[in-house]
Amino acid sequence: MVRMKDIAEKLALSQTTVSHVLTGKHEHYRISPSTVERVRRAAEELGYRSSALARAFRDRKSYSVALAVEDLTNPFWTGVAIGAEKEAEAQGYVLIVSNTNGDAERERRTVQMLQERRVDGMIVSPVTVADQTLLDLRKEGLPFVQIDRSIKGADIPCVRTDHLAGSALAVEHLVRRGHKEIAIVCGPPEIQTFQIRLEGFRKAMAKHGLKPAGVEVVRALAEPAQEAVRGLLERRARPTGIYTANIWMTFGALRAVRDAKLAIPRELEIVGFDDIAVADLFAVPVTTVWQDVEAIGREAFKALLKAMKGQPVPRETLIAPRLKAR
Amino acid sequence: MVRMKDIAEKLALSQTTVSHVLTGKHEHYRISPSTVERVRRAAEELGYRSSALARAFRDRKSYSVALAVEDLTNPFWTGVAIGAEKEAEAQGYVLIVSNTNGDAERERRTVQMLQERRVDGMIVSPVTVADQTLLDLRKEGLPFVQIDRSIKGADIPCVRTDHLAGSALAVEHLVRRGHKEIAIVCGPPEIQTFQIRLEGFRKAMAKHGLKPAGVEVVRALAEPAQEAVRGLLERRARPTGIYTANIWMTFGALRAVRDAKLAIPRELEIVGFDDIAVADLFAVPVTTVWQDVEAIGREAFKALLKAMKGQPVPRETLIAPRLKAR
DNA sequence: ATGAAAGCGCTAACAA
DNA sequence: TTGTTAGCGCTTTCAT
Repeated sequence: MVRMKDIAEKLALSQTTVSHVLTGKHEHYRISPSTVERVRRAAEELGYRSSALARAFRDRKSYSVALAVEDLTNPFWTGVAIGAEKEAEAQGYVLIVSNTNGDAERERRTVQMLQERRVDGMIVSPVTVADQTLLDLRKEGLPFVQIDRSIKGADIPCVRTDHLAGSALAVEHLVRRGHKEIAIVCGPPEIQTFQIRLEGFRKAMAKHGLKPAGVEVVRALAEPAQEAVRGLLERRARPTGIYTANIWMTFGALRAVRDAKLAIPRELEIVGFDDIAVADLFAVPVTTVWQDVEAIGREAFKALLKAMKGQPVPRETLIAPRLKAR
Repeated sequence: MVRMKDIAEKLALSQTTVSHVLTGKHEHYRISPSTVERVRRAAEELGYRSSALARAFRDRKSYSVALAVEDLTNPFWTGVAIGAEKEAEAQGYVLIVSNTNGDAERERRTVQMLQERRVDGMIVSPVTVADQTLLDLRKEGLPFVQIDRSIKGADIPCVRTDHLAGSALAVEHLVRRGHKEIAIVCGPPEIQTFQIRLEGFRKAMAKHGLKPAGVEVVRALAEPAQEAVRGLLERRARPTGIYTANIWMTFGALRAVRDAKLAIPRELEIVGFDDIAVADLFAVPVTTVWQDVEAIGREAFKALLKAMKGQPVPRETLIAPRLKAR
């Protein structure tokens, strides 16, 4: 690898002068135009590539940030990654994407590894509302922002969809279509996301003077949701509207509905959190609560950037969801 | 940040000794057990985190590799990223994921940036069969492997699905179901992926003594494919089997078919390259050619690791696809 | 069994 | 207008 030193030797200059030129500070140091030219040409000829690694080491700043996602298979996280990466790149940062799998132990190891890598900051999703790793991380002083949900009791910035509003959109849609018997299939409350979505459901129902026709709390995956919905549909008084609190559970619900062979949407309607790109191709129509996933990624990075600069960051940045009725 | 020096000073030892202990070389250097203990305890107490950045700088090796993907929105690339990240992590590397968007200019900038970051190697997908950026990269000597497709005329390792076999699976499936009028909707031949998939289609058709009922070459996106399929279905002698060469085109085809209101699968059957996780929920059934995306990512990293160690790497690593009939 | 010193590539403070 | 020097945190070679 060609270094500044090599260029300096070739031109019988000092490494400093080469640095001045190559970092564009020749104005300030009043390097002669001819020298500037010679340095530039030599750099070009030798194929010089500055070492961001050396610079990072010197500056004690790596210009890299990490995004720890739970599951890249989920379009939500993919979208967040895309948004964050775009913004990071625009600001001269690289994004290191890591998987936590929603597993506390993996998260701990990942965070540790990233700290050793000296990332300048992290964007993470707490595994639970009592995430110890993040509490520790905060003590160490590494800037980070939370995404999609928060841990409890700590004043750490979070960028997320307005889950409460999202639930309201879902309920209002069903109510508007004339449903009164509405059930929810939701994930575990240890994850704040689901806590709020459930709360939003309850509030919106109450607002319309309705009682939940069912509250199924399951692991936030397709199969448990399918099971739960099958159960709901077997009841003598079965709900006519079902709200599923994330994409996997929506898939599960749709499978249950398909298997029940109901007349859709006359006998049953489904609304799910998380948009589905190909919902228009589904046999069973489904209305979705769309999240601006790229905006979440973008805003998370922006918030992190502020935090890294020591600027104040709002405790919560809420991104508005939208209903995609079908 | 706590450094070895801080530990050394606290214990009135030399930094060297601390290093010997913390890197686990105390056996070799015969550091006394009591010192080992003291160092370890102090490191723990002070919250020492070794700086992978400093080490990378010193070793001129960053233990990071880059994966440049075209579009993280595509489950293919997501799966590859997951596979590559898993393997990289297992080997002590971090994966930097970047977007090229299939754009030559972006690819150039991305590669340049990653070189400056001193990644130890890259996994990339050539933008076209004549990708100049990769040709240049090769001259510079940075180890890299190609994924999904190759540039022409250069002896650079590539890990990909056996596209030829995939096309054969698709055609054979349609033939087995009794179709004789089979058309293909394919992406541009500048991308080797599509070149081979088309070739595979032609060969498989010929093997069964069939002539293509249509060869539509379009941009590899949903809308152009939808257009193309609409055209195919308007023909007096319309095909009864359609093979779409990637996921987006499959979506387009399915929309065209849905709009044409044909009796499926009696009047028409579709087979698409790339699996669709929720195909079972589709109104129009579709058979898919499944790729082992995680294996591709894994194998790509393994190949890269070999290349980085200077070991020989096979020119091509082909991963077998599988048919998911529906 | 432990330590001193050099050096990885770069930038900034300070000379000249 | 250009150069000298020091130092970022770590590992290794060579002493002691």
